[in-house]
Amino acid sequence: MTINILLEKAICDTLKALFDFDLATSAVLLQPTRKEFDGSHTFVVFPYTKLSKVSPEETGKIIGEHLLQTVPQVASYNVVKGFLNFVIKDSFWINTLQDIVLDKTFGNHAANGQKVMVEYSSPNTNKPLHLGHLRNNFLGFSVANILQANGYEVIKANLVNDRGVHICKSMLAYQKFGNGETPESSGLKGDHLAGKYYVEFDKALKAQNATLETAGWSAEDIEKKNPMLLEAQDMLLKWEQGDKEVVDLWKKMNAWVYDGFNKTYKTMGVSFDKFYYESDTYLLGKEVVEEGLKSGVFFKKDNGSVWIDLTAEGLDEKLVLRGDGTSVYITQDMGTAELKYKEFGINKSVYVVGNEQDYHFVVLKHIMKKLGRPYADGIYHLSYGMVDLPSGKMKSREGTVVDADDLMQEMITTAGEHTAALGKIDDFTPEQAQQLYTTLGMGALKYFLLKVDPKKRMLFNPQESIEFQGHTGPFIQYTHARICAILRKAASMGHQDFTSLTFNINKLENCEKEVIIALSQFPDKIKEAGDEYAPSVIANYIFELAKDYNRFYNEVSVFNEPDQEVFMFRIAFSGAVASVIKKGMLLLGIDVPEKM
RNA sequence: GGACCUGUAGCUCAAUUGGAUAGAGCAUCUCACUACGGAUGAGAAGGUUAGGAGUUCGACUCUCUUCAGGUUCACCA
Repeated sequence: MTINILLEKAICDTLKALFDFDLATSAVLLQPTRKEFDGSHTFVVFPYTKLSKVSPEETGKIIGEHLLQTVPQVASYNVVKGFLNFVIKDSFWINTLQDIVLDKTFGNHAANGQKVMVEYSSPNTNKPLHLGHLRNNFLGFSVANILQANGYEVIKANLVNDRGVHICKSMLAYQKFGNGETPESSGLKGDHLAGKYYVEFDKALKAQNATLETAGWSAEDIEKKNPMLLEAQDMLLKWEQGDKEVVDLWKKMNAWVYDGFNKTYKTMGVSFDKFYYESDTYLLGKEVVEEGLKSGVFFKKDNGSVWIDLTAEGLDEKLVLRGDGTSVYITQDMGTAELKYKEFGINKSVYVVGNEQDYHFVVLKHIMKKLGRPYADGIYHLSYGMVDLPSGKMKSREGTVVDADDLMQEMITTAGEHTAALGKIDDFTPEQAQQLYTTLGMGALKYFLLKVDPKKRMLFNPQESIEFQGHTGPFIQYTHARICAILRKAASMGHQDFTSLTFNINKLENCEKEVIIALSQFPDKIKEAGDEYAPSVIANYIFELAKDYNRFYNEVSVFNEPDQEVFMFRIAFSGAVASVIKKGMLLLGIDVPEKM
């Protein structure tokens, strides 16, 4: 039983004993004590002054005194205004650390028998990945890890957007201007090659529009009847009819793109268990529409189009099938949701998709609910804000993006320069050094993107935003490496295994107690991060832990400690911190080095 | 115009879900090591939480309103 549960229960018992008041343990408001006050747990007594009929201070004293008498772990209490602070005995915290050292899976929660699918990444195959995709991929991968640590069985899925008129645009431009260029002949990564022609298309289209304008075309005609645009649409039609030439080109270019994506994913450190391709799923969902028509969830308009009325939910009428019987975006998503459920029997389905689709997912969830789907309540849109640049919005059509490959390479290079200048890894082989630079550069980038609340849009300044000091990934990685240095030295002295060690000490330094308190919160933080789909909870927690440890590091010495028992305790203690830092960072998809 | 999201220190972000004097990092200024790793630690300074009203013991948090920025309201995906 954790100290929180123990205290909560004791408080309920106390309220019952003193005031004959019944309170559920879950309703007890227990919070961490602020650092400037003495104690570790705080109970807010304001709501109970009505029961005690005395001042908040008096109420706190009465409750505090009762707990002091009945709970052996409580060393003392103090009351400030209406805040009752408990000081827990050092012996309790020493035992807590002992438990943490022994628990190999500390932080993880037991399997809960639930299955969740996390769909993320979902790239278009007409252009390379950019900064926005990095946020998406890091979020998705991390949330999948966090849910797994919470006891879910997790399936990571990638729904590849490999068809549509935008894909045809790159294909068409390649056909017109490509001259048989290949990744090999151009030296370009496959996805970058496709992206090059997507930009080419846009340029050519704009040039043609200008010509048409001078030729006296109306704006509307230019918009809708531009020959190049019509050609692209015609190409899509041919693709749907299975035209061999078009399909072959599509296959060839997509293969290039996938080859490029795989390299990018590898550098990102993300992976998937299941790929869906829109070319396979874009016709799905029509049976669902049929079913909905029969059950009266949908209705048909005169021109044959099918709709759902969501005005009662405060939304609009929404089209689910065109008049000509073809699908729209939501039709497809309905079908895909159904497919995912049939294939995996998932209880929850998380969609990591940008916030410009907030409305779409609200509608999707409503529709599935109205259709009575058992998985409808489990649909969760993990919506995240755009990543802005100082120069404004990124536009992939115009090529004004921060390319994911370029950015990652730049981070790795910068990390390398930084590390080399410090000269601490002179004994590394070139391969080891390169590996380390990747760990550090990617650590900085991932941490920067994950420490922020997903739904907030964020500003990315390439020059200033990425730091290696302060509230950053490398700061945490550094703390870990520093502890590893201690552990190495201890190991060389013959101290390696602490699982059989009993801590024979009875007093803790304040800085030690703070670290143990922080450590003990790890399981709760994992739960909170899972409940809220928020890697930022873990990111900020690990930073606090690292900071607390660094204070300990500066205040007390490990190897100069004369008392052998205390010395051994501090090594085991440091090892536990390193272990939690490592686990926490891995939940974010960030590796931690032992030397840097 | 309707709906939704965001607004906190010069900058980038927190705030345990309604709790104590709103906290960190960067930048600025002061300090601390013959040490176990200075990619560190301690301190100073920096705030009318966009503005206003309300709810109550108590509001960055909830309600209303004004302002600013963004997203979305396609028989596009």
